[in-house]
Amino acid sequence: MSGTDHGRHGHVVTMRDVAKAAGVSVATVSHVVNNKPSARIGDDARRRVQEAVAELGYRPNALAKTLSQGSSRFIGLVADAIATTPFAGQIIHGAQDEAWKHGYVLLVANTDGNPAVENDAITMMLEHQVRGILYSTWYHREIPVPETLHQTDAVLVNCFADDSGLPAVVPDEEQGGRTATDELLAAGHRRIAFLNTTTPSPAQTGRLAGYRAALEAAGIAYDESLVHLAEPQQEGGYDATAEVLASGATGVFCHNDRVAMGLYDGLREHGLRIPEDVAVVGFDNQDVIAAHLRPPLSTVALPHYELGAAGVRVLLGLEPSVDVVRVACPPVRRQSI
Amino acid sequence: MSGTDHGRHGHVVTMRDVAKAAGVSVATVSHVVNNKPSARIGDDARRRVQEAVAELGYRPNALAKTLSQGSSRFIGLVADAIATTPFAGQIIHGAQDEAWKHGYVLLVANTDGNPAVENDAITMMLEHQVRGILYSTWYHREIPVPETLHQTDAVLVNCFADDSGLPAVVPDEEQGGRTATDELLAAGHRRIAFLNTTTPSPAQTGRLAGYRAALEAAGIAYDESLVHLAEPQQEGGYDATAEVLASGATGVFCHNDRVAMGLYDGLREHGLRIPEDVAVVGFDNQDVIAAHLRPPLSTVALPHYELGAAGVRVLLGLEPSVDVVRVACPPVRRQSI
DNA sequence: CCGTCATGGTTAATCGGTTGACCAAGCCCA
DNA sequence: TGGGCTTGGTCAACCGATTAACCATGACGG
Repeated sequence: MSGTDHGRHGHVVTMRDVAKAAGVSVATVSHVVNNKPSARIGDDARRRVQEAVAELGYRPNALAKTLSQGSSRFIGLVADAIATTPFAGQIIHGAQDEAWKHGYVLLVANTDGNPAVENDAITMMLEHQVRGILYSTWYHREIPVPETLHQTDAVLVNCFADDSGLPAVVPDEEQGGRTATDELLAAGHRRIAFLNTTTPSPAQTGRLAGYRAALEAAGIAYDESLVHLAEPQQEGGYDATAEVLASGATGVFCHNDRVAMGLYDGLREHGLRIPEDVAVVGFDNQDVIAAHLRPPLSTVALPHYELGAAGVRVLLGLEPSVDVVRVACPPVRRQSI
Repeated sequence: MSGTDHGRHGHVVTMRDVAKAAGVSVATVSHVVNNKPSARIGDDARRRVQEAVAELGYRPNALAKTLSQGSSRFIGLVADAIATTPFAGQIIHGAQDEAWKHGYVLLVANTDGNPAVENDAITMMLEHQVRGILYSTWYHREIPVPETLHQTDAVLVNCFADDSGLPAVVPDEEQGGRTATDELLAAGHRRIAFLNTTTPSPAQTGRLAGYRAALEAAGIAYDESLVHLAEPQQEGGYDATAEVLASGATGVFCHNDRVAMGLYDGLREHGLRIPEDVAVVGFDNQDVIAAHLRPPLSTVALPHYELGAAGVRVLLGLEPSVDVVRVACPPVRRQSI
């Protein structure tokens, strides 16, 4: 006996080889390998098969299996920008973990938002008989659905398309906005500025709505002069500093962490301390930024991991199906409040 | 004629259906679909098949194809931390683009560095008959190679294992260190501090070697008092400020962008301007940080995208094969020098 | 007028498994 | 002693392709 020879060289071990080695038919091997309760296999034969499997280092061919049973174990994930931020990575991570949990494997494709590439990617996934496709974007927005996507089960992740008939899984921007505001409120702030983004988006309107809802719930009148618009980058936050200060706010809810980062710089130049003079809360929980600012930034997390995970649950029909699933954005408390 | 009925419902169109519709055998369909030059197909039959394909919305089953020709078009990518940083995303992106270019599809798995999960992931990939596996880590380091990995072709990406026999693709730390230092040198600095990391790693030794090499090439004696150790985070950079200043440096090469970010804060507290009083160069090119600091940070990029792409090239044997491929770290010029 | 050669396609085996239908042997009991 | 049931396993069709080998048919040359 030459011992177990796994290894990449020579003939790949198939079920036939195992059958021959164990002195049984391939059907029997199939039965014991898959532990089919329907089939009656004697202890002796079962043992011989198992030994042969171990001895030969047999590994089932998942593709052949898929072919014969008709159902595949692939889930496709097409993303518009895998590499731009850690966000897409988190979606992939969540989707992969959840898919794995249900015996599925993730096929990923990056499209850079190019519609042609997008269609190629989807086509390729269809050819690989995916169980369904997760179509994701790196920031929450409305999208035009690629034609091809309708040819299989699909779920939109971090994006949506009304009337497309496709279920969507998105972050709950309004609840997030409320949460951010509540954090400031809880610390005793009454004059809270909101540095919203200039770009129209679900985030823009949702977070504003949340901000207003939180104030209202706290019995504070909405004061238009407290909400300012800023480009959603560091520069925007920095540039808005004076304006924010002029409105007399003691706490600022920034549309995202990058804006908060800019505001930090601005505040510092004005000789103000965070959180003693002005409290700041961000949004997104972009780790590299938020956790490492001075002081570390309190913020609200965008639940990308959960978005990906929920996406596969919806795809597999494991989630009570509604048109759009909103995933909560939890607060992340650090030292800026 | 009911028109083209693509769509996810009803029977999936197979080659048999097309054959029947076109009045030919499946073999003929296969020949025209794959444009086999070896087979002689008449214009008429060819046309009928193409029409039937279009009419029925036929799509080849990639899995069946793989099974019959024995070669698969999958490449597996196992990563230890997809979501932690944008880095892993960039590796995935590069690998995916390159794989795609050669007709391959990427299968990804995240393992969180857990060896058990790692083995499961690799096993699953082997069962799916991957052409080979890319094993990647999110920061450059030496790793123990999982047993299972030897059962197929594998390439280590952003990590290495001497004597494992596996080819590795890693960033060229030394060249990167030289580049960073050269940037400062080119701006006229002669007293250049190096804020190295406290953690032993290829980055630690490689970048230091590069720093020394650059100085030597410029005819500047190596001065030990100019190299300081700092925790590789924002805090480390901040805490090292006084020490750096005390050594009289006019330019600082920081081990990474986060350290530079901390140094920025420290320098600012000392009332010093960047780059007028002190020039700073980072490493990693972590976009969210580097591009948005005030002033934007000049740095050296870690070529993650290229690492992933080179990984699949090596795997597919498209790259002149050497034990370890070192990918250059290019400078990214912004305003901190 | 027949043998030969293109031309155009078909047949059937194969890839690695799965699974419903079928069969042989042994046992039990009337 | 023979009919029926259980136990243990085999047979063979099938999943959706690919591909080597083979077979008509018609044209053409001698």
